[in-house]
This record gives sequence, C-alpha cells and structure tokens, in this order.
Amino acid sequence: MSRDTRTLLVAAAAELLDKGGPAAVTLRDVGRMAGVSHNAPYKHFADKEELLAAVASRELLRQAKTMKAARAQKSPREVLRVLMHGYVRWARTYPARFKLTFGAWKTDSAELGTAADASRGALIAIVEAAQAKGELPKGDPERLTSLFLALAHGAADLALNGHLAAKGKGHADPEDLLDDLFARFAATKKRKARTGR
Amino acid sequence: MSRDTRTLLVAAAAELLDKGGPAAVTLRDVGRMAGVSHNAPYKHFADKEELLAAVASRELLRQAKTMKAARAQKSPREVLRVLMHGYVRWARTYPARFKLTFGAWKTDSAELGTAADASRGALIAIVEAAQAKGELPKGDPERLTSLFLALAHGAADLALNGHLAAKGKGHADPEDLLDDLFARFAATKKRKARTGR
DNA sequence: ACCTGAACACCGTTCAAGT
DNA sequence: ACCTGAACACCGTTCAAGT
Repeated sequence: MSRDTRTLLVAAAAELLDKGGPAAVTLRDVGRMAGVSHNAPYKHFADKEELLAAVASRELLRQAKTMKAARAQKSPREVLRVLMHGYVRWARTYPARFKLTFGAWKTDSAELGTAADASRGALIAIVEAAQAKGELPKGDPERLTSLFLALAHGAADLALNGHLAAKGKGHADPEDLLDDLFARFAATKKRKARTGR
Repeated sequence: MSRDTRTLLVAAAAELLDKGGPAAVTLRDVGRMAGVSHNAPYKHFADKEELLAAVASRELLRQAKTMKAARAQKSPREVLRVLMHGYVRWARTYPARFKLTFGAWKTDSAELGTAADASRGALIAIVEAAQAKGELPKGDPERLTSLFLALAHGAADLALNGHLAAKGKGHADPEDLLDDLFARFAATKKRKARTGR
C-alpha cells in the first residue's frame, strides 16, 4: 500500500512535469492525481524536493538500465554511439525531466548519486570494451567516457535552449556533433594503423 | 531614473541569486534591495520571468564582451582554449547564474537570443582565424565552434551536479576534457603535416 | 504506519490610487 | 511615466486529530 502510494506520487509528479513544466508540479495537484490529500506526500518524502529527487532518480535508474541492457556486440564503439544518441533523444523528448534531473539539488540524495554512477559505470564498461578491440584509443576509460557524456549532455542542453544552431539550418544538431567527435577518433586510429605498418 | 531603477532591480536579482539560489529571488526582496516597493518591478518588466531574463541577458552580454575583447593574437587556437576555460570557470563561480541563463524560458526573449548569438559569433570568428592559420581543421566553422561550446557547457553542467568525476580524483575535470579535445585536433594536424611532406 | 482538514506564512500578480 | 499599499489566489509546510 505505502509503496504503491509512493510510486503513484512519483508517477503523478513526472506526468505533471511533462505536461506543464516545473511550475505545474504542485503538491496539491500531485496528491489529487494520486488520489490522496495534498499533504499525504509528507508521509513518504521529507519535502517537495525529495519527491522531485525521486522523479530524477527514476529517470537515472531507467537510463542505467538502458545502458546495461546494451550488450557490447560486434562493435562496442557503435553501441556507445547509439547510446549517446539515445541520451540526446531522451533529453529532447522529455526536456523538463532532463532539466530537473540535472538541476541543482540541495539534498545530497544518495539515491541520486548511485543511480548516476550506475549508468556511468555501464558506459565505462562499453568504452573499455571498445578500447580492448582497438576501436577507441587507450587511456583512462573513465575520462574518455566523460568526454562523450559531457558532449552529449552539453549539446542536448544547448539545443533545448536554442543556443546551438544559429538559423536552425540543422547542420549542427547534437547528433552531428557527437558523430564529429566519433569521426575524430576514427581519424586517429587510421593514423596509428598507418604509422604502425 | 527609470533606467537606474531597472538596472538596480537586475543587480539585486543577480545578487540574491548568488547568495541563496533561485528560491531566494523574490520580488519582495528584489524590491527591498533596490529601495522600491515589492511590485515596482512590474513597471519595468512584464512579470518575474522577464526580470530573470534580463539577468540572463546581462550575463550573456558580458560573456559576448569577453569573447570579443579576446584578440586573436599569435595563436587563435590558444585564445579559443583560454576562452573555453573561462566559460567553465564562470559556470563554477556563479553556478546559479549559469543554471538560470541556460534554463527553460517560456518567453522567447529577443534580447536573450541576440545576446547569445553575439557571443557565439565572436567565438566563430576566432575559430575561423584558427582555421586560416591551419591550427584547426577546415570545415563549417559554426559547427566546429558548437563542438567546443557544447563540450564546455556539458562538462561544466555535469561537474556542477557531481556527475563527472566518480570519486573526485580530479582526473576528469571540465578543463581536462576540453584539453583532451584540443589535443585530439593537434594529433590530426600532425598527421596532415606528415602526409603532406 | 498512513492519512486528512484546518491553519500559517509567503509569494506572484492585480488594482485603485497617488505624483 | 513611475510608484505605493491593500487585496487575492495559490503554494509549501506544520499540526492536531483520526484509523
């Protein structure tokens, strides 16, 4: 019962967020949508921010699940590329969730931290696999992962605010920028192969 | 007089933002700090969001000024690198302003858009200069600029939320990631120089 | 352990009125 | 043209009380 109400509250908050942005997420509407009173949330969360943190954690956990589910098949590098594109797609489909998830948190929610670490960990494993196959250059895999992640994140955020393409010519989409970075690594790989011969 | 009040209101909002985050920016405190009543802002801005948009515009205009002031001296590539590091530094020094500036705006403020375009335009000019000197590879300068900007932006944002370095070992700072990208372009340049010989 | 209804302090916004 | 004070609707949070 209690678990159920908690889940309903989180789902309601996410739905309100998608429909009307952060301002639309009021505890009164969340309660109404979950079929409880406007301050029932206080029996499950310390305050509003903790409820929002639960929404963010849900997003990050789903993300981690997607990352882990992506088996490093033939080409780990291609898997990484698809995952990064998926990250951008998620941000563009649910901009409010994206903004919330990476917003400023007063609470140092352990739940939030571990969820983020889980998805980054899965990503690092794929980068390591790509390095092992020679598809990406050697070096600290954690740092290389951060490079891809930071670009995907920044490109998505700037695109969301219209700060990326000047006239919307569409020649600098987040996906394009990601592929540019991947191409840059391919160029280096070729060089190494040539000098090695 | 009116200009003065307007400027005072914007400055007060920025100060409150720095001190206590977005929640601390109430029209009542803004007015109090500017020495006017709590609804005097409505004589200068349509609503609270427009006041916040003015704060964001001020930040972007200052940014544009910095970008333009950076003369492309000996090495435009180095100038670009310093500017990108400065961008990250700005984000880390004034995280609340950074978050606000690139937050979700309902208003399609023309002021905001042109301010952002101005700083990006100055950056593009530097990238073009670097390309002309052979310090960066050829290609759409707007797109190449976006690549650097997106990485700087994403790295700064992730760092602000603690999503970058796992254990704070400091080996994946935004500055490091930016330099990694710059190094990647250097590697390619070398290759071109060698094959060209 | 979970929930409710009333109440409190606070906030954005509006309005009538002043200069 | 700019500002003020009162008022309104709304929100997060608390509390006493119920099961």
